Amino acid sequence: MARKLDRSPPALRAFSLLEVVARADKPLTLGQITEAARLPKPTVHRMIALLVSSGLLVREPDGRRYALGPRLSAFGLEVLLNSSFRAARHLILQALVEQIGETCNFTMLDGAQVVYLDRVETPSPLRMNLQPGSRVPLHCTASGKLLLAMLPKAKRERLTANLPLPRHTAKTIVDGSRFERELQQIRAQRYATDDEEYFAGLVCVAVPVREAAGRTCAALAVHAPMSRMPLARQLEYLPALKRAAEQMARSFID
Amino acid sequence: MARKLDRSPPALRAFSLLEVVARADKPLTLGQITEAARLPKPTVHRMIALLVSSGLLVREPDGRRYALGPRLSAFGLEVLLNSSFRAARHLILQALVEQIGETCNFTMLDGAQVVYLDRVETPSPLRMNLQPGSRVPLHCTASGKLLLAMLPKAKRERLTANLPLPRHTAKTIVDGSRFERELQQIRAQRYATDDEEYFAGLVCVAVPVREAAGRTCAALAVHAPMSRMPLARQLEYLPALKRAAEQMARSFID
DNA sequence: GCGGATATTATCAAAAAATGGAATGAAAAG
DNA sequence: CTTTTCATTCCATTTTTTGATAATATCCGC
Repeated sequence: MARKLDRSPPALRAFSLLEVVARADKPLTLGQITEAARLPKPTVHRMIALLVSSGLLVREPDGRRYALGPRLSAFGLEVLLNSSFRAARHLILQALVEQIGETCNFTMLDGAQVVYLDRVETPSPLRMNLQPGSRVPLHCTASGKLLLAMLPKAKRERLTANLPLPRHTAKTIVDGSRFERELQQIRAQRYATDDEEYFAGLVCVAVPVREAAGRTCAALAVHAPMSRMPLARQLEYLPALKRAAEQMARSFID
Repeated sequence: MARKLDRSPPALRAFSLLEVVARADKPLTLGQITEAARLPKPTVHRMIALLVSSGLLVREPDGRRYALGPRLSAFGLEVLLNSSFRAARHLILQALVEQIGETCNFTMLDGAQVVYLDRVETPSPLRMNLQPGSRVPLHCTASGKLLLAMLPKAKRERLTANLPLPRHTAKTIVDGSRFERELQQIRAQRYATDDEEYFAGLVCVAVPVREAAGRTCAALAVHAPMSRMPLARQLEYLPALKRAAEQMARSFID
């Protein structure tokens, strides 16, 4: 087996290790990292120890695996919130808002919450005020339910197992099995709605943004006071939303 | 102005530079990065060039500013898509705190100390303030004694052999043989308590988190001011703690 | 407990990279 | 055209890193 050594400066090597761990969908053992990074064992061991000591990685409690650390999570979010990436996506959002006339949001899963990466607000003075970076619950928002529904089964179950379903409005889904059915339906129809489940009078539709591999990595959502645009009217914009979502997906690749 | 130089290995320095650029909401000039990173100018220049050549950063068209590169965008995405383990455990803690009403901690052994992996605090304003990542002694905490007690004999004896037992309160166990008996009892009863042994007025109960093979790899602990919840009342929650510990254990398997 | 994997620590001399003060260059500002 | 500011290059020195090898330790299933 041709063991081609990665010959790059340590700074880059270290980053490659982080990428290896980030790409994996479970925590990795040292051996696995060594193999993926094509570096000698002692070297990787030394580097991993360094990364752990600086909070970028953490050892799993099982003592043999390594996962992303809190410092990396914070970093990842900052990267995605960073304006240089926002630029392209912001334009897509703007065009969408222009067409629909209501506030549109670009969101991702962050832990067990939805985080707003970007948004463009309706010109109308009556509107929700949420800044990029703010978080909302999973169980009573269109984005949240959508992102949860589209997750691979293992991850999804890990999250739903202990997800509290606190009531926010009369229409919030607070029953576990009802929630499961809702997710199932969302998975089937490829979009999610929020029918006044978070704020009374506020309705919302979300569609998935799927990256190359087909994984849903983010969501695009429109929301509006139902007095101005009831759910039925919002659903008419599904094709427009989906088109914008595809453009978004492309913006991840470039 | 004391120009404190950042003296860390290059791998970490490089990452700090990325953090600096990610935190900024506009592209930064080399001078700005230099200042924020507290590093000499040529050093930063060289490193930035390296990061640019590897696609982590890009030069803005204006030629003087640097922004996040596409490789970082992809990385940030992976990081956020990866957070489900941490999130799932956090949810378990949250549910537990909701039930008990007092701060709960998820801890493991790190060398001869206990390290906090995660915690959810009581809503009550009177509470200990400890961040995830902080460390506490083994001999006077419920988690510490528990993790020690459940260790395989060989390892345990190696640790206890040279473990100092400094006094923290009147109730701290400072006698070696008394400590041995305590560990023995903990092993028998499968949980540990801290009855004001670390901080006067603070009591604590810990149960083991055991992975598939039955090995104890982490601990789940509740703590509270004894004025609000004396040990006896905390012990009533043992079943709840054990249930949560089992869920934690399940988060290791897949 | 036993044996085969895996992980950690140690060694160490060669090789590579980082270092940072100073000098130089380039570009914007006045 | 001069000044100022910032970016880039130079380079001799110092510091890390490197990675083959190997000894230990630890873990796993049996």
